[in-house]
Amino acid sequence: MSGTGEQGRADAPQGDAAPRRTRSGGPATIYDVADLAGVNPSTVSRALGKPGRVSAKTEARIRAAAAELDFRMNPMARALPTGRTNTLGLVVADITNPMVFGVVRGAEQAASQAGFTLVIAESQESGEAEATAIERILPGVDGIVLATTRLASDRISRLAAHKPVVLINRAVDGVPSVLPDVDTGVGDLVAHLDEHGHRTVAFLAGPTASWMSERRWAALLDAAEARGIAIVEIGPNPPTIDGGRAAYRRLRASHATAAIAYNDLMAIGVMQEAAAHGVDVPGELSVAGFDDIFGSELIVPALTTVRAQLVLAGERAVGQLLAMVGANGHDLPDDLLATTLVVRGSTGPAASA
Amino acid sequence: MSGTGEQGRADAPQGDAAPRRTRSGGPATIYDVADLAGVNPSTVSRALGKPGRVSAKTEARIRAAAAELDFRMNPMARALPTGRTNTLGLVVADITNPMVFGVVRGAEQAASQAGFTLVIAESQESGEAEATAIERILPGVDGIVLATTRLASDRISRLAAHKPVVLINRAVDGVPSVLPDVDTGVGDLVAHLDEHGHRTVAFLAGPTASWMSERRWAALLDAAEARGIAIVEIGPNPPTIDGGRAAYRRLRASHATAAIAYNDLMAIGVMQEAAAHGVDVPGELSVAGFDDIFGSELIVPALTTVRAQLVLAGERAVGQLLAMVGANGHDLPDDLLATTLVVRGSTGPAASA
DNA sequence: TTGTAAGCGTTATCAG
DNA sequence: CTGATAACGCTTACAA
Repeated sequence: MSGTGEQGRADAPQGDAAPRRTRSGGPATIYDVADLAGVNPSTVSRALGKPGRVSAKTEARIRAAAAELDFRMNPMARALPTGRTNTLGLVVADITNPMVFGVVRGAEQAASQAGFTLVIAESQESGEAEATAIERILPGVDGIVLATTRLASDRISRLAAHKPVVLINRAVDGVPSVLPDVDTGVGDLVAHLDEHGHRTVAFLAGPTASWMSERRWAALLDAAEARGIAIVEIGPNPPTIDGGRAAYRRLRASHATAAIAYNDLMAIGVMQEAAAHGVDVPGELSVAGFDDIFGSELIVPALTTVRAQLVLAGERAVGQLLAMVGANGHDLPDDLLATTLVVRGSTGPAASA
Repeated sequence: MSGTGEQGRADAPQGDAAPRRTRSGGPATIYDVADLAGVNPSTVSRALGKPGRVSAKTEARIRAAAAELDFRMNPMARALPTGRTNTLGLVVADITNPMVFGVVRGAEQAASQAGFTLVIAESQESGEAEATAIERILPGVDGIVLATTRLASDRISRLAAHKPVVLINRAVDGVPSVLPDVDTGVGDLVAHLDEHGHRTVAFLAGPTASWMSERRWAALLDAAEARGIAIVEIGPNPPTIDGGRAAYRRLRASHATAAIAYNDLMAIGVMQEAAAHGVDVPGELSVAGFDDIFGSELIVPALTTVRAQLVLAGERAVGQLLAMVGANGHDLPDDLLATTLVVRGSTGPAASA
């Protein structure tokens, strides 16, 4: 006999069809199946692993036995010899940020479709917490998707040297990533504002550690300069509704006629604060955001925003990862994800100064 | 030498401080640590497992060696002899439903705080897909939280006979669950409507398989009857914005002056459709929902709703689970989660018929 | 095609 | 307090 393994709560009646005659009372193993089928355990392993490695007759017998015993392979036991866990990790900064929903859904779908399990960890917008979370899930996964990382580039590189890593909305040398075509959306947005007579706009930046905030700002700067529009950066700010509200005063002080927030959450905060101050949007102030999250078209006026393909991003990221761990055959497009300007009610003609 | 284990991508320079002198080039094992510390592997296991099972001196030596080798315990290897994976599963119907965000966050926090990993699976509102998802993650977890299950009670019972299971928003005999105090919130809501002169209200039900929809309807029926208010149930409907929109026509046909939707998403759908038909809310129709999701106070008019404590629900559910797998000492309160009526702009005086 | 046996990294029993 | 050693359930050369 061995050590522990007291997982056999074989009290409750089995209910359906699971006659259970396993050695230890616990879940059936390939040994039990092998006994029942009259073959060697290794044959069971082969039959249930890759098809065709065993004769049709025996395979049928084995499958029947497995079904009768309600056998399911123990993933931990399988992971030990192979080193592959069939599990992927997804790390996000804030799981209640609607922006991540799409990513999570896309990732979960792609993963489960490939027979992989997805473990998710939240970093609460803190680099340290993120490092800890990664540390914790790392040994149990075959690869990791970092969706909104606040980690320094060198830490990411170091991580990527050990395990397959795919980044979303973040570029680090030598590490594969899924990125949106920021320039197009931003170009359209700035053109839209320009056409409506805005000559001075403000960008409400996100957190310092947000690569994407940098990137959006850079694109904005290019586009604004090209059109001779004055632009200022206000921030950094927390990428939340409250972050947007808190930045409102500085925004107004800048006398910008249009505000572009790092994300929709912040844009919503700005709009709420404007409403609280009796400032009409878009009459006295135009507001735009990024991502097009759930809620952006609910608010009044509905938010003009640069839509990102979040579900696709999640899908592609795990697709990449699966390819890196050698788990699929798909060809992965590596082009940037298209970005679209969605014009709604929160932007309009510049207030006459 | 053994079979596979080609996880050693020992090319990229180690970066920081990880002098790596492991046997196989791969991650360090307790054997490597034992070698370096000059002790037996079993001693390393003891030292790193529970404290105090080994002399202070050797423990220090072992910890130093472990640190130098950048050793982290392989959870798979550990799970094999113990049968415990230190992983919990969370199954949700629809991960993009804002209602689940809170649950996921609460669950993730409670889990990671206890050193557990959370794997999440989505069932896409389908009982079969849910069964498959559970099947897939089951062998790798110590217990499961079913957050918005569409499974039949007997399947849940059968599941619970094998692994610890905790339900959220669903009661099944013999299976622990985290439930809200529906009656209080519903009572307040109906009183609120009554005070505003509503004599006939409609309930827009959720999916057939939703226990919570049943439960809310039952509470509504009680409260309405007690006040002599006429009430009708319309449905079943998909628990989404579109589900709410689709139910709009039948709602109006009922001539109810107030609509109570199974959840906020549906309520939002109703409001959107009302707006599309030029029907004023709450002037011509009062609308209320359940949960108080993100977005409910963004929409105009803001939604009156019965708020649920979703984060707390997630926390309690994994708290329960941890207790069941013997992983903590907390005392778990098992009272119902308080529910609060949040009155906002979407409800008002009944339209004079 | 199938059986044999070694090994994956850790824990736990049993001596010493 | 610590060292051997046998599991845990599965995969995979290697033989037969």
